[in-house]
Amino acid sequence: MSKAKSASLTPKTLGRPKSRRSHEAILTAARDILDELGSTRLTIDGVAKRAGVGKPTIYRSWANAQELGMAALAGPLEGIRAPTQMVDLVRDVIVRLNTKRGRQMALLLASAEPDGELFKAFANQVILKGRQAGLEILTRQRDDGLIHKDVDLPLVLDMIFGAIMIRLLLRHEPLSEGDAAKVVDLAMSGIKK
Amino acid sequence: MSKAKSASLTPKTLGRPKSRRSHEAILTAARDILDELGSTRLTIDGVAKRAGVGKPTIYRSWANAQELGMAALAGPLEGIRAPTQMVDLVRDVIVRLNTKRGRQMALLLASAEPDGELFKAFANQVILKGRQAGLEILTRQRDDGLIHKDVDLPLVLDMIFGAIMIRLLLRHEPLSEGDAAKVVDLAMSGIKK
Amino acid sequence: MSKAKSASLTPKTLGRPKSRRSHEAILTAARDILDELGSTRLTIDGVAKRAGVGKPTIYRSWANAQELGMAALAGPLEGIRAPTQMVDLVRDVIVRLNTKRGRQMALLLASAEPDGELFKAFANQVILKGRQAGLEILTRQRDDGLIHKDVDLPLVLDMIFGAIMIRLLLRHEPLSEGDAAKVVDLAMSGIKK
Amino acid sequence: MSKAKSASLTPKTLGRPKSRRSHEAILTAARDILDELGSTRLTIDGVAKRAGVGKPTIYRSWANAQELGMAALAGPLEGIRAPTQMVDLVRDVIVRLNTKRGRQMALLLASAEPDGELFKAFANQVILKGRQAGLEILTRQRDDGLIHKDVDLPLVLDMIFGAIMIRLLLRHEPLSEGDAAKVVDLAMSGIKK
DNA sequence: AGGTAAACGAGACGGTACGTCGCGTCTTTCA
DNA sequence: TGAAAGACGCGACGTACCGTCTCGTTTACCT
Repeated sequence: MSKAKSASLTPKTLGRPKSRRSHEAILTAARDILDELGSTRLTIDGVAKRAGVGKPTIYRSWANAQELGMAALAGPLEGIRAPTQMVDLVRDVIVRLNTKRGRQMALLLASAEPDGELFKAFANQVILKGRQAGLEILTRQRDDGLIHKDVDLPLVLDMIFGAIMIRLLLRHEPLSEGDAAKVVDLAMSGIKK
Repeated sequence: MSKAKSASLTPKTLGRPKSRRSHEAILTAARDILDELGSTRLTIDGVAKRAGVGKPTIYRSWANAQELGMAALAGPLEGIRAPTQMVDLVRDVIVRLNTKRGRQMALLLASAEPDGELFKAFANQVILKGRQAGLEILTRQRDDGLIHKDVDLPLVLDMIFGAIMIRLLLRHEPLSEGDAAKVVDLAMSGIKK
Repeated sequence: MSKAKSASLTPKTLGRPKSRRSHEAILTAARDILDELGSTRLTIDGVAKRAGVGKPTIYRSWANAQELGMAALAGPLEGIRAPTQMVDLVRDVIVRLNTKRGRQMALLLASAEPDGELFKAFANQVILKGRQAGLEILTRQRDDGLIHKDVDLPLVLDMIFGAIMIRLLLRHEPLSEGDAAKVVDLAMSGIKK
Repeated sequence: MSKAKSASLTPKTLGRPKSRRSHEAILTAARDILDELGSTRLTIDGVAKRAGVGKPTIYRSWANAQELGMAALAGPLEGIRAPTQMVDLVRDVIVRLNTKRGRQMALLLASAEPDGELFKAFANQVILKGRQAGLEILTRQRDDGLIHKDVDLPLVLDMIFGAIMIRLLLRHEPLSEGDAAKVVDLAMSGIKK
């Protein structure tokens, strides 16, 4: 079971409500530390000191440093809608990941404990959500007869999103918006009827 | 330059040589811990105790737990030769990564500090070495006129190896030997003349 | 200024107060180790383990093993009041130093870093405090005309307390309560009018 | 039993002889470290590095850092002969201890393990040898009828040498050559017939 | 208006692991 | 065969964070 907490600011109203000021100071401090020192240096002690906040105040909302880091970076990848064209989706994902926060998220993902709940949840948010949207597009296209029937669609999607991920994580080659069209073209040319 | 230590057992012969017994006891202990407890629980203290060795003896050869872990797992990915057929290369990579050690390496890679020397060195060993071999194959085929001239070969390779990597790291889908042919077929069908 | 920590349990009440239980467990463990193993074997690791306490808890109150040892032994030498008779003072000092703790303090003093704050503070507590009380007695007696005017009183005191100290540290001869009268007689016979 | 070794430079001539160069480099390095860093920082590792010498070469001649330190400082207190006058003896001791090396010896004594062989040997060399010489003088004087018969001579000597020692170790007052006459006068005035 | 309940800052707690220093011993090769 | 070099097992060092726990204080809501 996940220990993840809701981080909601108003559970039921009884007693003193959580301080919005502190909440945001914590998230800001976490982002600053990620910016300046990297994900390995994101510690609860450090965030508490920087935010001028007690540690329990942090633990009241997040279970550990990774969850806090994830929350601090959340946002840029929210609201990926499924466009009707594959290329639009891929371009959208690349653009979102190519922001500063997007890159930090990828790094945080890479440094998260790979067996943990968080890793999976985060991976889902960062990569798999887009992949799932892509799967729906391709499935529709196959149903419409635009794509060969016996193609392993999940594998195609892993090639597309794997290409994005490998460049994001290993950074041996730059990842640019223009790659969206190229990678989709390459993938489609092999599977189009 | 890297601060990484060589861990070589006989640098030039001066003074007492490093003990082969200790060296191997350390690596064995590290592998055992990785097996039983996972990469998060790989600590220098733990390895020292298990190997019956002093901590300084470990630090004399490796700078930290990740480097030690990497060294402990090294081997299965060595010696990837460049076959003439792309599918053979990809199958080779998948087979090697699909061993227990291969998966442990991927996990270790994922938990390494993403900006560090180690991450890059390891990424290079795990993924990029295969990718480079593939690049040579495809370049030769293009020179032989078997592939369209204006194809972005690095991108093709990132699609192939990205597909492997994404399945290895995120584990949303299994990675099997049979995927080698499929992924190469998909990639080639789009770029073959 | 000294870097020494105060080890006071209630500085001003902010945050969780120091645990009296832990504090006393630490001091007791330190005393036990000094008793059983001697000052050389007084280590922070050992005290922490024996007291069932984390090392940082010890370092929060004392800067190193010597300071802890000093604190553990403090007490028997406190409260030396200045009697009106020199012999009473000297006997008091000898009696206090001749306890088990008193001897341990002398040993600890001898093993402290001789240039450090601690050495001086401890020396002051162990020896010089008594010497100072004696100086007041002798000064009063001189003012009363009982002692020759031109006597080097500090030197007289160093002879008296030096005799105590040399026996305590070098232990070539025993130090007994009866020596108080003898040493004072010897000193006074040379300076009385 | 003491592990102290002879430190002789020419045992019997068999195989390669001990290097006089190394021997002196070690002692010089030890003295330099005592000068610059103090007795607590006198380590075998440090001396070996500074002297450009292997550690075993040091251990071949001295059992540990304290013995080495003692050897490095030895000399100034050697050759205390027993003069016929007490004041000459005391002045001699003070002069010898008031050199730089003399003070270092006192500090080394103070930081030595108080139960060890070394402490006793060193104490003997630094303080007790002089005290013993004094005991002979006073005994002779008593035999000659110059001193009261029932005086506790060892105590008198501890007062004299204790005064020297307390000033040397605690350094609350300076110790000067002129104190020799004063301290002897004080002591003698109480015991002379 | 008063009581009460929760969140607040501060910071100490028992732990685990870190990476380093120094010990005194050992095992090499070189001279 | 002694010296240099340096690795060895060991034990302790002092520090960083962990996640939890007490404090006294503050800020709401709910009588």
